[in-house]
Amino acid sequence: MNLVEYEHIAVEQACKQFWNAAAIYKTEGLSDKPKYYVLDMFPYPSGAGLHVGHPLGYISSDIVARKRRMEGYQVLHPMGFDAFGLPAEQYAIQTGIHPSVSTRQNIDRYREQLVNIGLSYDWSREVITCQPEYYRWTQWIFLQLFHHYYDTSADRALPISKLVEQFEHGGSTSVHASCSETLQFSAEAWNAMSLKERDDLLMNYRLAFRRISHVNWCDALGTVLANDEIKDGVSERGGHPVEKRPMMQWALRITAYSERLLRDMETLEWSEALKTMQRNWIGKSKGCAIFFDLEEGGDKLEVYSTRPDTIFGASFLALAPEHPLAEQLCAGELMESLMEYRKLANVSADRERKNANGFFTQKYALHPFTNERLPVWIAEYVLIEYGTGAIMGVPGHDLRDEAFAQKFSLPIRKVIDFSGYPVTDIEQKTGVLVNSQFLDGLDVSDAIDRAIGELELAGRGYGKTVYKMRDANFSRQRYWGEPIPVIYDANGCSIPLDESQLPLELPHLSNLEPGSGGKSPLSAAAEWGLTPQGQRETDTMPGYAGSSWYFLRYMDPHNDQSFASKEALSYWRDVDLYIGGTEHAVGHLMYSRFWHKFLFDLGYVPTSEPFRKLVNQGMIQGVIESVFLLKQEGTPAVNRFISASVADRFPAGQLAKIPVHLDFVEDANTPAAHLSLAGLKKFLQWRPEFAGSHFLNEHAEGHLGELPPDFTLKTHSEIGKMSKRYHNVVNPDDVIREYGADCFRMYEMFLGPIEQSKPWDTHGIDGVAKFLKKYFALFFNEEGHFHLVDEEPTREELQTLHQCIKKVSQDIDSLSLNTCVSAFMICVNELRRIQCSNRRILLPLTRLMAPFAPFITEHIWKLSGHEGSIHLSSYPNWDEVLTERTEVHYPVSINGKKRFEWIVAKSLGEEELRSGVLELPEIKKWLGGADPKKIILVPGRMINIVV
RNA sequence: GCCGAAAUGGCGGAACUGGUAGACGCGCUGGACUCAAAAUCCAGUGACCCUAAAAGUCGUGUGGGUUCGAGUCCCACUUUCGGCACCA
Repeated sequence: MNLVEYEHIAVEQACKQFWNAAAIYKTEGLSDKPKYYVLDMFPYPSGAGLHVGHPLGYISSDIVARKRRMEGYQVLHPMGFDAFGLPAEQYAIQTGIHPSVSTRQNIDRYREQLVNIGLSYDWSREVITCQPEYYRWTQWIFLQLFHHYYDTSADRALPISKLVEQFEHGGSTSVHASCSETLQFSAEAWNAMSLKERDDLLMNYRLAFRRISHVNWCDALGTVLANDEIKDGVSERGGHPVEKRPMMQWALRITAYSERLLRDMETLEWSEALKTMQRNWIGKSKGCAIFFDLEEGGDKLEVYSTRPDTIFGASFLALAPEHPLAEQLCAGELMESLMEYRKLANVSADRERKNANGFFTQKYALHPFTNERLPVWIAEYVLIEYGTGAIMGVPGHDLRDEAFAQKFSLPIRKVIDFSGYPVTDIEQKTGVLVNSQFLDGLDVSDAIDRAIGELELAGRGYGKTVYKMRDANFSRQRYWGEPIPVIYDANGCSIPLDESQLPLELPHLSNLEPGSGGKSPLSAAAEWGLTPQGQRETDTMPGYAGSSWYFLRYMDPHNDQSFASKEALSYWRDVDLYIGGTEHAVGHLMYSRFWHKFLFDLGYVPTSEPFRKLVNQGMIQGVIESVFLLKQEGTPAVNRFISASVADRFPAGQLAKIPVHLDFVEDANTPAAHLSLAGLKKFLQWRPEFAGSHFLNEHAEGHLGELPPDFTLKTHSEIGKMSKRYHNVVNPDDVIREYGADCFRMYEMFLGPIEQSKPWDTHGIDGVAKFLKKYFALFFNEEGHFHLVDEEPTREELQTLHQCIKKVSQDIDSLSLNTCVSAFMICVNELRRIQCSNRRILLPLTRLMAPFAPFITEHIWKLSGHEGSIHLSSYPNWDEVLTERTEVHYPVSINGKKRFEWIVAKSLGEEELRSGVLELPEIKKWLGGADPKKIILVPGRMINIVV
């Protein structure tokens, strides 16, 4: 078999050159062919390069793209880079290497790795977000958002000029617009406003607008932190204090689109799990606003509740410490406590504010129906961000209110009778109302409607739907991002740049340290920042700006008249298949849908949703091998490493787990995983700070020189993330060099279903390597010459081939790519067994395999005398008749338990089967003379005899 | 805490709408080739019972249920992994 070796390195080199020179993956312009758009999620080019986990999705989408191409579709299968981002900026601060330089290097490295895997991208369409030709249009979309508002009666975005017209003629009265707060003013008032006042007022409506946001500010680092950069109230880096700080920030009014983002999800072919995640993020809840009069008069207190049915169970009201009315209520001696609570609320992250802490304001509100005096409290667990920042406390039917009431001895009233319903907890939404006047006897859902109706009738409230989703912060105090194309004049009015002034290029800066007072590093670019009209905005756009519309740019990547031409947009429309990881499940997908809907409202794109079908790929995990280091108290004379085999002799708290480089470990990921003396030596060279350490196992202890030659230190194995920090990263380049790209691709697919996470184990790759060798050997005779016979194939050969075509075609369409590889193995094993060298069998098989193994199949295609590329040939079809077997294997069961396999001709009828089966000696034995009660026969499937 | 997904040999996994559990591959065992090894090829490989074969028994996280028949459907639970988190 081994006469001719497949030289993967030379073949892959030649193929890459050929594909490149013939531009076979170039997507032609618009055509009459049906289109198919296969997209991978935009990678951020990190300095570490790709590891074997990344390409899982890329290979899957590439297989689909190649199949569609061979099926005659016009395929768009592009790749590019999300190139702005914090890591490059931090790297620059550490090393002095400018982000533009490191980013370019990282991109080149990524591209080379992707090309090596044989992915069929049209690189002429590459998109890189940090290039001015691209971010010009990111800035352009931002300006469109700035110039539009969301009209709630038209249910779409409209130009802000329309809104201004309405203000001029009727003030705010006839306006239906999404806004930050509901404002009331007359046309006269509007017309009398200064430019600055109008500018401020319009910010209440614009889809891109400025507002004061509370951000996590870390004074020591001089920067704003993300939620996940904070641990236990202090910064993860350095452990410095973090506080909430109000800052003027740009934001996008994504909340205007909440309902459409929710509703349109119904039409998408996304997994239910993913849709649920997005639904939870949007978090729609129906409830109502209720006004409570304060006993002392003055402003009403507005609370929001999703359980207005429990209004007769309310025994107190509670406000967030930050609530604007709190100051008024706490005027005097309580002010000090209020300020303390505000401070407390300020430092603790929202997620930590769950304690039943608070104080009584000494003031009372009046119940809208009973006029009962309800005490008003300030409570830590009430958040200003949600609803109205005030709640009615119903301790009988809300667990947090219950805890609060118990702590402060407030009355707890039950107003729902749960008897007759399975009780889970007091918050459940079933039961019958009691002690509730006009609600008595109603069940919960009717009572909610009735309560809202009565409140509206009494002018004491109104039905209101709220969404958990918040408007998205759009300002970043960073250098490496798109500049925001806005200038502020002397009065502080915002002046958007004109389209003709785009792109607003990012100036070159060498010092990227944060500016003073929470400003972006760009504030140091004085010359750039100062314009005749005023001072430029120095904040930049966040990471998600560039990635929210990149999929549109691929349709027409070099257009300098618009972000993409109308023709290209109407031909390509939307993404047919989008593959990527769950880490983007909420953020990126939500923002992209929002931008897309906005562009749809403006008539720029033909679809209201960008991604028709979406598949989340699982993670490829790595093996983490660690050694145990015994923590020494005081000043340790010597470090002691403990074999995992004796680790249980020491208290777990005394052992530190140190990840060790996977290459040093023998029998990794088995119970026998260990470091031999040679491994220990490598370990000490790698971590010289442990030189002279002692190693201890069940037999011996000592430093390296003292240990017996057969000494082994057992390591601790677990499955986890593949990451630099665990020293377990497997680089695809290394695998490809040893086994070839085809083998790498097929093995990644063979590992398991695409959506599932699974561990990488390089050992298993041998099976795929053997398979490819066997496949290759089919084309060579015993003398080692390429040899195919051109004659009528046998029925057996045809059946083997057509069964494989059917299985693989169907499984690619359902993205079950692991079973495709099995099908190829079965087919090749079978063809080998029957010594097939038939051209009419082996070449269709080769075309079938081309999407999986693009290199070796191209090579065979050339050897068999073809001029063009196999990837531009046609995809094979199957003949159903040829896939069928001529006989049926019936499992015969007695009482559902299989006892015998009966092979009969397919032509046999049902009656013949029924009578025939009882005549079988094997069955007679089981019947023991008795008559069967029943025979269940599923034609072509099975026979079951009930006795 | 809430939401979602999953659990099948030593390992990765297969099994379409309930119908032969363990396809395919890794690993392991034995054999062939070889002076020997590697590579390659052939055979075996869920557990139990048995000298062996045949036959049998048990087996898809746990406990129940529906059904002629359950990995697949229903109920309860356990564990693991993801996501979100005081959403009033």
